[in-house]
Amino acid sequence: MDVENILRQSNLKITPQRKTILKVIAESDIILDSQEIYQESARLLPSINPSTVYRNLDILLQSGLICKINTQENSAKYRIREQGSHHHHIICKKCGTSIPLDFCPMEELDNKLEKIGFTPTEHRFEIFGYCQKCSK
Amino acid sequence: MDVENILRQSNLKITPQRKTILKVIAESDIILDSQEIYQESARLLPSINPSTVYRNLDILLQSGLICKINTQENSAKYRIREQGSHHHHIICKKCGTSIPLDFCPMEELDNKLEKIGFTPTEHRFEIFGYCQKCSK
DNA sequence: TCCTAATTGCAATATATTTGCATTTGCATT
DNA sequence: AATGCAAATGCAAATATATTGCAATTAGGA
Repeated sequence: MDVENILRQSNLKITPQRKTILKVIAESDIILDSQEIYQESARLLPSINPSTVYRNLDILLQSGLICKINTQENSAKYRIREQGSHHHHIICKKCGTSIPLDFCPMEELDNKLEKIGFTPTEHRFEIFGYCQKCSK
Repeated sequence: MDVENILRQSNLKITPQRKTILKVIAESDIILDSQEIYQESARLLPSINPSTVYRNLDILLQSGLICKINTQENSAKYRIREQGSHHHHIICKKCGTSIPLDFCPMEELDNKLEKIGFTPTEHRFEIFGYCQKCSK
């Protein structure tokens, strides 16, 4: 699906700026910070402004179209959030409910592992505890 | 062991500022950002300067005495790094080596889980792959 | 085509962090 | 104990990152 329809599905107004920003994030193989998103967007749409990028990153985040990733650097990074994409689970020990969690610790570890020469192939991450209902 | 000896062991010069900063981090139950570390240090040592805090955070990080934690907020957070403290493992599938990793994804998830009313009690995080030797 | 709320650009502001430089200080060595 | 010097500090300025107010523009439904 193209960015225009993705935005429409999320009930977001379609503007050239917003389309460009989402396109830049969606088509990147790597996670990008706001500067990089701005620069690449400006290449495609020179009139675009940094504030517009920041504001749209917030909106796209709210709408669940992108993810914010925490890294050791002091600028936030973003990537596209596709349905069915990689995620982990929070599991309730009482009722067994499995809540999907759209977060993967590997994203912020890749650099660190590369430095020590480790090539990760698989990983496992699960959280156990009590869900809202069961912890009452 | 007191902060003074910890610093000595790491071959770091002992200054009132450095001692105070490490003490503040070591005695906190929660992770702190640079502002909080500065404010609490300034309470104990009013003459201390923010640059000194930043510079020492870098040095303590280099020396492995503290850890930097990635969070959603746009300020970095820190905590003390004690030997034997909570950690996870990277495991080589060929030679079986288990490399300790001083990183826990839960630290940055606590807020998120609290928001959805989930009370975590346990978690599991393991990385599998090939270590430097075995990936050649 | 018209209307309105949402969006944008721009400049100003806020917040977080780094850096240059003169001064001070820890500490090894005399 | 006195000395020397690299390391550390304080301060101000610079840089990086992100947010906000406001007037002008624009998307998209009526």
